[in-house]
Amino acid sequence: MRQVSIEGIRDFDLDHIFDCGQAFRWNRRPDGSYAGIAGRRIANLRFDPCQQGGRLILSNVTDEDFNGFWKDYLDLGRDYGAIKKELAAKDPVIGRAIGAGQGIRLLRQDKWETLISFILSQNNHIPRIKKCIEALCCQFGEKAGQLDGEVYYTFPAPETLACLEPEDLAECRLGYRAKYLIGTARKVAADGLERLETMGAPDVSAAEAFEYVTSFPGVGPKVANCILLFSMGKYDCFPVDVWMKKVMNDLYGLESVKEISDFAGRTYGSYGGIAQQYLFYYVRQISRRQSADPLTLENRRK
DNA sequence: GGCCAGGGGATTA
DNA sequence: TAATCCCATGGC
Repeated sequence: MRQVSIEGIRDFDLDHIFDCGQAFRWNRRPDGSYAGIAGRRIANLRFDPCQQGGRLILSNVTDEDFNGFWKDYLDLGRDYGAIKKELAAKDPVIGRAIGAGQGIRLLRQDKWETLISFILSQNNHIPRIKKCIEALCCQFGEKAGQLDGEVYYTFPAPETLACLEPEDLAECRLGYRAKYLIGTARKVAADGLERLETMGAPDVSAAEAFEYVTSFPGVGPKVANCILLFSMGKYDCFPVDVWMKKVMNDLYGLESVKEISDFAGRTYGSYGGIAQQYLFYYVRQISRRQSADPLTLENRRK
């Protein structure tokens, strides 16, 4: 099997990257590697950590694929060590969250796929979001190939979903989100996918991109910020969901979404979105530990 | 601005 | 088994 091996990668951890809620089409294998699909590219990623920077092994990937796609997708060109230092210097509290998810990287994902995926994410559990998306791809995507005996499907195109009616999506069990998906697909198809793509350009401000993506049905402020952060490189976006409300209340005593957003903008600055990912991973890790082991000290104190 | 329905399943009580 | 919750939005 063709594979690429890259040495000396720091600030990188597959569990942190794929379990921080930014991507829904990657799955952990028993050996700790992750298998998934991006566009039409199917890959297995393995990482051996080491003091001087670990080794990343990408299977089913050519050198050309790596340089032309995966390097950028995995955001390997960015110095997360420097960002973490900057965040920790600005705020003493976030250090704990950074420590928990020290290997997080923000993937540079497809804009259309991210738009639809986060419409489906609303008021939903991550395991079920993944099921919804897989069902959608399986039913309406194209067969992209196979890896380790598993068949992978592409994310369906805007024109494909634009032709559907809610009853066509019944098997995907999207619930009330089905009508948002169709409405958004129709608007993307009508506007032209290029219009969405241009929102990722560096000279397009987060405010302008926010205004455009919130014009789609089913996209409010939370979903819009996720799209901007996970697919358009707007790192100052700070999506506020129920988990963020919880962690910002626990760590800083903040209550409302506005309070949290204002504080984030003021405190974390242009890397608010990256701070948000450390915080999200941190609060979910605590929550999972407590439900797994309800007699820990930090839980008994309540 | 606050309230509540929308679907459905995962998680918790 | 029942109740609650979930990376929210839109309409009233």
